[in-house]
Amino acid sequence: MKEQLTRLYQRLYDHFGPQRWWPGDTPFEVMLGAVLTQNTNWANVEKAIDNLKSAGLLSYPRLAELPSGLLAEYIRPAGYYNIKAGRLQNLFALIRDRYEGRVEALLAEETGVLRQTLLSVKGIGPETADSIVLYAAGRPVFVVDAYTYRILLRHDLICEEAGYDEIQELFMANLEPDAPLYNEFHALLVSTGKEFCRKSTPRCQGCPLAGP
DNA sequence: CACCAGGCAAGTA
DNA sequence: TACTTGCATGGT
Repeated sequence: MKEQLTRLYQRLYDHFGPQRWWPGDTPFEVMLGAVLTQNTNWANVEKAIDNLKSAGLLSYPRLAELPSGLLAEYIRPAGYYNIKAGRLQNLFALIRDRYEGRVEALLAEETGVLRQTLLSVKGIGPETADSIVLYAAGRPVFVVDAYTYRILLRHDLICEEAGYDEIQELFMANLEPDAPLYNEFHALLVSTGKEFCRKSTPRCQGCPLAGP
């Protein structure tokens, strides 16, 4: 399995080249994007983030001071805006109540603690938590998403019933703990998914993974 | 028009 | 425990 994952990575990298993720300038912006992109096209998330950026609200605690109704209006293009406004405020409350309002203090926690702490926030599940741990804190934790599942399934590397933790373990048990590698690998899987492995695409037509 | 997008939590039985 | 449903905009 180690060989297959390594070969998979090589093929994707050769085809797509470096991805330079996460698309965001600061750890705070990464955390924001991680919540906003839940089941949502990234183009819509960008509109939401641009709204906040234009209003000069793309920082903590500026954003945390916004009433939830107003926050919801700014992030409206990202969809589920009422739900997501609440989820963001849950995250802001964690930073305020347990980290003296310092984002860096939260991100400085030991990796396992950081992940569990994020998971304790209502509205942050495994993918959102791991995205923050990897892309905002730079720790070697593999991010699993719908594309990862679909691609691995279609190439018979996992079974249909495979869950998040199981898939994550597949990568982490077979690859060295390497944040830049995990960063690039996940980003490449998303690029591959967008182009070749959408839900409605029954087979990966023209997929760079095809062949021996 | 239908379908989908870088999930998650709450409700039901 | 194991399904199902709600949340919502914007692009194809």
